[in-house]
Amino acid sequence: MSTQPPEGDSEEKTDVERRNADVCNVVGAVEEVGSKWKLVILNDLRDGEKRFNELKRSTGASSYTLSRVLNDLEEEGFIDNRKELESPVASYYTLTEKGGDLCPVFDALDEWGADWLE
Amino acid sequence: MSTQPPEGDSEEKTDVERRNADVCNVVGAVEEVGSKWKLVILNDLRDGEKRFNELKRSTGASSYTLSRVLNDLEEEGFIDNRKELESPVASYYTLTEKGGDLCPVFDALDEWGADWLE
DNA sequence: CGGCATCCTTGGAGATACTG
DNA sequence: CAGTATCTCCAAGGATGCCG
Repeated sequence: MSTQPPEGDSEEKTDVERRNADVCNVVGAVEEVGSKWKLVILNDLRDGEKRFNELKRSTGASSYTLSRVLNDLEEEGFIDNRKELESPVASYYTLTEKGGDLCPVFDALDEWGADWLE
Repeated sequence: MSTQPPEGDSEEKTDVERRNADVCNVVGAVEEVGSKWKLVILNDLRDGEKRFNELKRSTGASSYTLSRVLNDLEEEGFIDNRKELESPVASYYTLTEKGGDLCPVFDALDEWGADWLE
């Protein structure tokens, strides 16, 4: 909710951005999920539900970064967060439909990487 | 080559190891083209050959940023640069095969954007 | 275990000005 | 037109510490 420190959202669209949006929405998509950590985390959640420290280990993100990006992703509707407040608190993250619909993007990236990264 | 997890691997691997192998391509791809301007410019070049100021207008990048990203992209083999040194000098940029192979990624992003950005 | 607060470093990127 | 050179600003993100 209160993500004040590193928040720099600008809702205003420039003419250029609007014009590009008319042509295609690649730019819009890039603006929303075009950051490294968002992509890495979302891609990681394709396997299914994961917990905070699990994501921390598998992505290599710091607690701070992971926490912030997860909050952003949740606010933007890419992931859901289920919390269990019992003894050792547990927090589980899953992809929403919006997030899951990015799978074709990851598949395409994966395929491209298979051809050009080895 | 199929990029699906190599099933039938009875060897014991940790989740992290399996995940890293599994995810490596996506992460690697994100590391290479995961920045906003790279994606925007490459996507813009899908239309075909474009000149410097043309890209500047259509992407909205500053001369400085555009120049640097174009240099990077050329060094990394994503684009080609053809120069005409006649009267008004002209510089044309096109996608290489490596860059063009990213089209499925842009298509996937475009499709996702069509569903979730409006 | 999950995750927020603080400090601090780096580089991404805009504005501006200048060359060939 | 096609860049390059600075200067500058700010967000991203690592490290560390603390707390429920």
